[in-house]
Amino acid sequence: MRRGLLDCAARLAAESGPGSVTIQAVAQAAGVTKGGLFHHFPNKEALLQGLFADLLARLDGEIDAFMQIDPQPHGRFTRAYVRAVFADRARPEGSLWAPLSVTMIADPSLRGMWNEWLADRLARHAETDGTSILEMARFAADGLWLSDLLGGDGGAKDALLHALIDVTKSEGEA
Amino acid sequence: MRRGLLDCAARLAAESGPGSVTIQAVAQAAGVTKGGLFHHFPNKEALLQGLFADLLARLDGEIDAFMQIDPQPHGRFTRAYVRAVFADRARPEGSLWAPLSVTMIADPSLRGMWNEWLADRLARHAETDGTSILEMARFAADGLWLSDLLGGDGGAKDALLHALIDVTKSEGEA
DNA sequence: TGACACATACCGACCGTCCGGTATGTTTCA
DNA sequence: TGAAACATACCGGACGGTCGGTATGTGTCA
Repeated sequence: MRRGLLDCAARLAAESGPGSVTIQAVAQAAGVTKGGLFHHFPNKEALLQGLFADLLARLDGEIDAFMQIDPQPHGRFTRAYVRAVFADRARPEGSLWAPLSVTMIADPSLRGMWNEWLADRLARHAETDGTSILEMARFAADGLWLSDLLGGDGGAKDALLHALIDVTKSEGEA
Repeated sequence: MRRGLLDCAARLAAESGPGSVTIQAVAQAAGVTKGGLFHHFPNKEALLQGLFADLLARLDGEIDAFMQIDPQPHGRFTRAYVRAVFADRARPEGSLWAPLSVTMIADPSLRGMWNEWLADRLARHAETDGTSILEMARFAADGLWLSDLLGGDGGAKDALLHALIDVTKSEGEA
């Protein structure tokens, strides 16, 4: 049931925008009443945190998968991060992140989850991904993601992807 | 009066977050009642659009100023864009964009204004700022800006700024 | 010059809606 | 029979927006 509620909330966010993720709507979509929902989540924040935790876990796994098939140590995490962003935007059903992210940006507790996740991974890969160049590449991926979120041109970004991956492979400076 | 309302709305957003920009709060801050506010703005969207248009004009001017003191044609707009982002985040009173942007990301009409502004400037500087490398640099600036918005580490980013400016000066590929 | 018509700027009360949350039943099942 | 898993009914509050009304000009014309 808990799973069902989270799935319905995710579907709702994806289909009707972040504003439509209300307690009532989620409950109804899951075939439950509000009372039922509040039995599983103490409040709305907990539900959003559950949603976001799912998404973070997914991203975590995806990045790990990309890292495992990458032979070069230097910039391994950054490359995986960039590839995950591009993989997400290429999804035919639309980005999984888009709707929730709008909520995330506005909600301090979700922002905290994101910052913790990122800080943790950066600490784990400080040896291989600590340079400014790599930071730039990750920021560029974030920027692209933001552009998609804002409805930017949406043109082909193959050249950008290659430029980013290229940049992560030069071990030039500290 | 119209100006006063916009200024109060901006101040309110900067001081108490984007969620605090309600019709009543803005009216009260400006020493006016809701009825008075609605005399100057037909609805809330118009007020937000007015706010955002101000901000875009400001950014426009700042970028033009940066461009005028830049001797090298190639990547001139991108460098100015990057510098404007860094200048904004260095502001002691906090970023002008931060609070409004959260609203912008959620509001389709404001997103449209941003997209139009960007598309226009990109078209005007297609000759000098059309390469993938420069696009990457701009995206990286956006990513940094987003990171600030999310409350990222906030460490010194001097190295990143230099790396970005450096990258815009290499006229390597198309 | 003074009276009338009219527009602008603003007030303040009110409405409908929606949302998160609570308090209290009712069913189901071990 | 008793606790978990729900349903039902309701509350309080905020928010965007509307509406009738008022005070203060401002132009017009006799």
